[in-house]
Amino acid sequence: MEYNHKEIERRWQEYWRDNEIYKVTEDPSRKKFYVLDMFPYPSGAGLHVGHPLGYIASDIYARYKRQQGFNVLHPMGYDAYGLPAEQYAIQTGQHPEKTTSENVARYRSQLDKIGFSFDWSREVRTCDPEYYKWTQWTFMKMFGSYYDRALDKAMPIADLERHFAEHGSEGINAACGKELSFTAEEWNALPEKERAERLMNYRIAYLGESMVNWCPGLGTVLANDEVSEGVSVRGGFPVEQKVMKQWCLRVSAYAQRLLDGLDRLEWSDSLKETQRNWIGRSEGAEMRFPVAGQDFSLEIFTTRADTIFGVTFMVLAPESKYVPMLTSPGQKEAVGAYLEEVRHKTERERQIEKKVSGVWTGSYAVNPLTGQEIPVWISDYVLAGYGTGAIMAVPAHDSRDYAFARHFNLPIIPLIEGADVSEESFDAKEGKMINSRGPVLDLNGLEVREAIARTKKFIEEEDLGKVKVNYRLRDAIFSRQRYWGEPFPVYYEDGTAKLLPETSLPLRLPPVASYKPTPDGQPPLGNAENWTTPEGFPLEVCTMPGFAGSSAYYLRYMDPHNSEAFVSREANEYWRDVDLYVGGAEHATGHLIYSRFWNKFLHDIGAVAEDEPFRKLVNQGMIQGRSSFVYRIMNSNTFVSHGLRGDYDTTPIRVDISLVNNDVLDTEAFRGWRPEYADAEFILEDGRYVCGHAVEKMSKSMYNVVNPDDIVERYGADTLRLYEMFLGPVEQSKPWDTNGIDGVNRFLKKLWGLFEKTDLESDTEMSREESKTVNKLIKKVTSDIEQFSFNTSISAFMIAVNELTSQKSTNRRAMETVTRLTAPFAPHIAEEFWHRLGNDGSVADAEWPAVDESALVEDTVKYPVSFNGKTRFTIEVAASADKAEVESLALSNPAAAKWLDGKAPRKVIVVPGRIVNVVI
RNA sequence: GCGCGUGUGGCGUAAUUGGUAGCCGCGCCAGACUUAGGAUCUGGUGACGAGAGUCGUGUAGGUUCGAGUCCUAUCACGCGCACCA
Repeated sequence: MEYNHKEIERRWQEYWRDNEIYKVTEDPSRKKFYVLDMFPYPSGAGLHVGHPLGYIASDIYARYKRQQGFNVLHPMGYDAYGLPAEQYAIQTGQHPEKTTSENVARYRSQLDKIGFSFDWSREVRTCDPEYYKWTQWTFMKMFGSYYDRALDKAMPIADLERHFAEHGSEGINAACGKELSFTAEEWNALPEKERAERLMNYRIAYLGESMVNWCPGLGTVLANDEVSEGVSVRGGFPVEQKVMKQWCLRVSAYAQRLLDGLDRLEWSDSLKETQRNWIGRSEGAEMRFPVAGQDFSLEIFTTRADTIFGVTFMVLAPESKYVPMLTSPGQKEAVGAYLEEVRHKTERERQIEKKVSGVWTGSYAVNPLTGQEIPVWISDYVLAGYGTGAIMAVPAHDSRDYAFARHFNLPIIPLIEGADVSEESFDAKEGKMINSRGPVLDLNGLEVREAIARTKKFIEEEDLGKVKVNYRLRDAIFSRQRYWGEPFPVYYEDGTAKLLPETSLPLRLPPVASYKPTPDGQPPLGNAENWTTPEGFPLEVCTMPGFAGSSAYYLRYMDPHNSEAFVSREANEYWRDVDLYVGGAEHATGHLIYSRFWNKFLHDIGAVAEDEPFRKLVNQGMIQGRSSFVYRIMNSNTFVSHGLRGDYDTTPIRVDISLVNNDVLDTEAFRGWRPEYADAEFILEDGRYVCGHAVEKMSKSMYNVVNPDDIVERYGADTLRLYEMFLGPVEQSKPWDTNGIDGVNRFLKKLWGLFEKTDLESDTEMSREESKTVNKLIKKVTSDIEQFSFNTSISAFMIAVNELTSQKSTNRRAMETVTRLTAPFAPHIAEEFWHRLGNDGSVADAEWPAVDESALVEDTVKYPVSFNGKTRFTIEVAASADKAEVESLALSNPAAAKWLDGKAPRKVIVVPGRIVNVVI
């Protein structure tokens, strides 16, 4: 009988569904293993072959772990809030919920065809009220917490309030927007509204005024990772800078823990490095420069405390709070004009221009080490959001300061021996200090490193400032002026934000007449009727961003139907964390940071057991498209084959890849593709029309999208699964190329043929040869799966099947073992074999075979014999032979004489089981 | 600019982790069965050479009995961050 993938796959997919084969329950008597995929956003375009790559890899691993006896949690769900469904709603008036559930249904049917072992009873959707109830709940907990730096964890805000009432701000070490200082008496005398405002300064979810990426095209603010080169990642609309009152999450409070946690994770070095980069820890000093003629100081942050003797001016960010304090009456007009100019520039324009600009404030600061007066300038190359928004400029040793100094003719003092600063600054942190002797501190002759340490110590001792660590990581903006997202459980009373009672959760997303902003510029929820509390207080009209629902979905899978808690203590203590997480590296600075933050917060408040959510992470590569081209001869309707196109003047034209097989064009189908090609003529090579190709992003407009459904239809899910893995290492990006799929399909047919020859009636021992083949396979496949190297394990299968075929094997036991090994990779065909072999239950529960090492022991060992490193011949030696015997057999071999050339060897190296090398 | 990563046949890749470079697959060549092949099976396939053999893992050095693997320099490509003081 032929291998009929359609019938086999339909039969076993039904069997798995009807018998709930992949449903899992908590079972404390068994060890757990949690395998997770990044859940998809169900877009209207459906799945293309790139999406399942990671899912197939994780499915293989999940099935393997299950066969090893682990209780495996392997769920799937949908990241259902997203801009495309909302844009579609704005255009058509169709509720995004409807669009989303249609897309979900399509995704589900596509996924089902590939034969994944997902437990669909645990499916979550972020837009489901039973799910987003807990997103809102977490927000409430964040609103009700502050970050205690001394305890290094989130604590209830009520503790802080109590402290304020008893001791004022004295002794508080909490993460906050700005440092506040007040006494208990002052606090107790404050009106409630004022107290609420001060508490807001400490909450982990807080309402803050911040500079945001405002996208007028989308009518919402965007996170930094949603903006690229000044335009929105989705839609490509221009983005501008704007100050707005927004909900924010105090992610920055967790910067150090997010950094430290990386060391304990099995993630790729490059991904960890990307996160370290994003967190951007830098150690330096915060120093005070007294302002000449005033009674306050300018605070600056620097990592180069050693360069203090080279400070020739100071620079403030245009948005700095110091600007109004330092602008002299004479410079007021100039400063005002500059600020106006900067305000109208978007971040993009500032970046593109890269033009040096700035203005003098009219004030001077005093260098605390030299007493020298130095001018204070304003320039947009200093960022308000980093450090203190003010710097000490050392043009000799900082390229930005250098450019500024050159432009405005400010002095440049070199501080490092041998540094030539006539053309450019010397930024490297190496060399011996010069010109660095003052009345109270002498750095001359020290190495830069020593000088930094020396200065820091001096600053602390003399109380000129303090040693400080700064992070690049900013707080996450948590408001979106959109409809399709989680509503905030927040209302406003007299302009003060307050939480709804927990019992009102979930706060459901209301219907709206229009998905566009209201005429007066309010977000779409402003269109909702009765969007108030029962008492009539207005509810928040912003919604939460996409990452709100995706930050903790892995926890909900543990206990998806619990209406009392996000996840029960029992379920959480059993499943704990994700053992293997598979997904794209593009989430490195978004989802993977937010999730870790979110989890750490939940850990702090005692809601989850583990501090880090994803123990091991594998980033699958991207599958690119492989576009095909035909070559039309200029001014004709004649197309020339790829290899012959050099003889003509041609234009390449993209052709739909469904008309192309192994780079050969189906010319008839091409004529029928477009009316203008109906009478196309072809110049063939070797009787065929060969297309050219290029690797590009997989997209509709390039006619290179491959739908997995088509592959499944033609070759079957098992072939698709094997082929996606066979393409190369999972982590690597590669173009989709169907040219090799026949080889993989051929392997399955051979496997099928091998099974058909198997003698199902007998139960004899395997021959020595069969046993060797089978055990070699077990060993190789087991170690490959552990290392996530699936392409090599598929090669091993091909070798084994070829060997068994040439051994004319009909042995039932051999086939039975091969079936167990095949199950994670090609579950449908394995299930078919499993049942034909007479087993009950699913092959998914078939025990993973162990290696019989004795089958792999060889009687003899072949040694390549090398002379001075070049292999000359091979000897076969009894496996029991020791080094000396191997050596003497090698040297006494007749072939050795030729290479020894009458000389005695200087040295002979024998590596047992490997090689003999004779040094002459 | 800074950081990370990758360079192996015509192509995708592999190499027991320092021990016979090129496994497996595609493609190609030859053959078998065929009226036919976008089917199946068998054999061959890094380059040069008639051959013995020589060369060969981006390039140039180094360490080693032995290097695709380790070290140094350099080039190319890819990714990430980017006025972060």
